[in-house]
Formats: sequence, structure tokens, C-alpha cells
Amino acid sequence: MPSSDTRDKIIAAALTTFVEKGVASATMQAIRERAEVSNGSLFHFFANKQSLCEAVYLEGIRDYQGGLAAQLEQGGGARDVVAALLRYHLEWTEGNRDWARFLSERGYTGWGEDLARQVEQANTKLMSTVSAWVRRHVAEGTLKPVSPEVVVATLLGPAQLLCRAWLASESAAAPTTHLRELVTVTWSALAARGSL
Amino acid sequence: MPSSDTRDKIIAAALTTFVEKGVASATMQAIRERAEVSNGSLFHFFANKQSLCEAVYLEGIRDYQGGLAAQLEQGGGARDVVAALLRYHLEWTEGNRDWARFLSERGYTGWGEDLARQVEQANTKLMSTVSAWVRRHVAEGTLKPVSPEVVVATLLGPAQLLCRAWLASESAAAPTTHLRELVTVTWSALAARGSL
DNA sequence: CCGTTAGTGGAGTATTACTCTAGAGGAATA
DNA sequence: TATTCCTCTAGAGTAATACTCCACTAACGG
Repeated sequence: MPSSDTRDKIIAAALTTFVEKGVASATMQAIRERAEVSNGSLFHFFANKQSLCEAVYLEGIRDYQGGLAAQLEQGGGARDVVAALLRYHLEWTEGNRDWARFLSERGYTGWGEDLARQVEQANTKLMSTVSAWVRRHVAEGTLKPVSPEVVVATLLGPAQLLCRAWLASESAAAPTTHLRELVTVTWSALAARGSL
Repeated sequence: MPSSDTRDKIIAAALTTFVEKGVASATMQAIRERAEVSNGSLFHFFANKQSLCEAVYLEGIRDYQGGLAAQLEQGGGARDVVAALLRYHLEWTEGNRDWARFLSERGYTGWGEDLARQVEQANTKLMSTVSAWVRRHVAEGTLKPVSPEVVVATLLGPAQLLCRAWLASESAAAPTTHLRELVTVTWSALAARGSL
């Protein structure tokens, strides 16, 4: 009985297993048992552990970045957009803890060429959208004249760090707790002198 | 011929191998060959791959955090301290690329209890130093009255994100390139209204 | 000189990622 | 309906590799 959602089941099982045990100690057997899938099926869809890992990563980052881009689309004042982006990041992290954990802990070294390209591509696409937005507002004099790289870093860097702290230890306060302060601070960082 | 620096050789070899191949694909054999150490020695010092991994992580984070704390000790105006911290982060990353790579990509899930505790402890210590600094300057009215967590995130988050981008792809501009902009932006973020 | 301890060496084992081959459904074509 | 082709399933088998085990060598203290 071929079912096309086998792949999805595997990815879901892989995610929870990875987060639970850590990628290194998560065995393919454990994953396939959780997914209730045979060995053959597992390796039919994913040639090896690494490519499974990569698939999980890609799935997560696509979901996250998709939502982020959506925040940029829906216009509004620069300050509102900044607030919306921050809120989105915090809420997404809080609402998708496993994904967030996995994404925030994975890096690029050792990834296959395919994934590296795809991630690079996704980032580039997002970056160009952001760059356009930044340029427009810099031209209008609402944002400080700084490079898009620095704007992005300033926007998301603090939020990411706060979220990482929350993800790492149960004790830390929930990300959304800091939303208000974060918006204030971030807006001060980016707003041109005169801007409200 | 017992030599107490065997341990260090192993850690160094492990770091380069990890960064080169990725932790998953780095075999213990490759590490011990690079370190020119026998199997027995390797497993005498590190019970398993994970604990080796953890030791490397700890070594790196200690070095980094030590330097960071030093920046806080040497007084000066709040703005100077902020600039010094940012400069330190960027320069350390640029000058210790392998370490930075490894640190920025490692997370906590699946770590042993020991390491988790030690990292937690290191973070707490750093955090308390920072908190004291923040409180003082908030009281003096040089910094905005926001929680220390948010201050730390605002200080280091953007720098981290910029560095990650650089570490991930050869193409990105060197971190120190952004120092000036980063200081401007970060200071705007944290400074109280009246502050220079 | 003996005992103890820290470190070295390498052969051996057990786990586990991955391979291989056989075949079941299911759709397209005739 | 029969034939063919393809995707997917199944699980036994294999090869790699993390890790174990034990015998051995310094080094050092009494």
C-alpha cells in the first residue's frame, strides 16, 4: 500500500527523535520504528542519515522563512513592519519549539552541496526582498543609512539570541515576554534620527 | 612516552576534523591519525565521541567568554564598552575561524548533563557580570531601562548573526567590515534618550 | 626494588548505517 | 484482461566504525 505521506511521517518522526536524543544518538532504527515504516522505505526516500537531516532542516526553514516574507509583504509603516517581524519570530519559535530547536542548532559544515545551494538560494531570495524594503525606507529617510546586512542582523539577531536561550533551558522566560522591549530597542536601533 | 599534551593534540585534531568534515562524518580514526595518537590513548582521555565533542566546545567557549569578560572589566564610558565588546566579538571570530564555526553550530540537545551544567554555569557567571554593568548604567541614566537579557541579546545578537553569515559562506564580507555601522546602530538601540 | 598510577598500544566486538534483491500494488498501454 | 513499467515496501545481509579489553611501559613514591 504505497502512500505518499510516508515521506512526511518519516520527517516528523526524525524531527522528534533528533530533538529528543540529539542527532548523533538518534538511530535510523528508532526513527523508522516511530514512523512505522520499513527499512526499505526509509532508505528509499532518504539515501542516508545526513540527507534525512537536511530534508528536515529544509522543511523547517522553508516554513519559517515563508511566514517571515509574508510579514514584509503586508505594508504599513516601517515601525509596524519591524514590530510584526519581531512578533512573528518570537511566536513562531514559541509555537514550533521542536523545529526551532532543530534549526537553531544546525549549521552548514558538512552539509551536501545540494542543500548548501538550496539554503543559500532561500537566503538570497529573502535577503533581496529585505534589501528592497530597506533601500526604500532609507531613501524615504525613515531608516538609518546602513547596509541591508546590518539591518537584517539588527532585526533578527537579538530575537534569535533570546529564543536560543529559551530553547536551551526550561528556566528562561518565554520569548514573547520580551516583545515590547525588543520592539522599542530595535526600533531605536534602526530609525533615522527624526523618525517617530 | 607519556606526554600530558596528548590531550591538547587530540582536541586540536578533533576541531579541525570536525570543521572540515562535519561532526557526523568525522571518524574517530581520522582524528586519532591526525593527532598521531593510538586508539587506546584517544579513548583513555575521552570516553566517547560525544565527550570529545563536548570538550572541544568547552575549550572554545571558555576562551571566547574569558576575553569577553575582560572587555567588561576595563571600565570607560558605556559607549566605549559597547564598542569594545562588538570589536572583540568580530575580531575573535575572524581570528579563530575554526573555533567560531564549531561554536556557532553546536547546540545543547543531546549534550551530557556535565557539559550542560558547565555551560550553564559559564553563562550564568558572564550574565551576572553583565547584569551588574547594565544595572549600574541604567541607574546612571546612560542606558535604556530594559532587562539585562534584552541588553545582552541586543549587544551580541546582531554581531553573531553577521558572523554566522560570514562563517557559512566564503562570499560574505569580513565581520570587522561592519564594525562601525554595528556600533552606531547598537548604541542607538541601548542608549537612553539623553545620552550622547 | 616493589607497588601504584597514568598513559600507550592494538587486536577484537557489537552496534548501526547502509545495501541488495525480491516482490506487491497500481497506472498506463494495448 | 494481459503486459509492462514504475514507485514503493520489505527485511535479511554487509561493511564501517564507535567503542572495549587487556597487556604493556614509563614514572614516581615509599
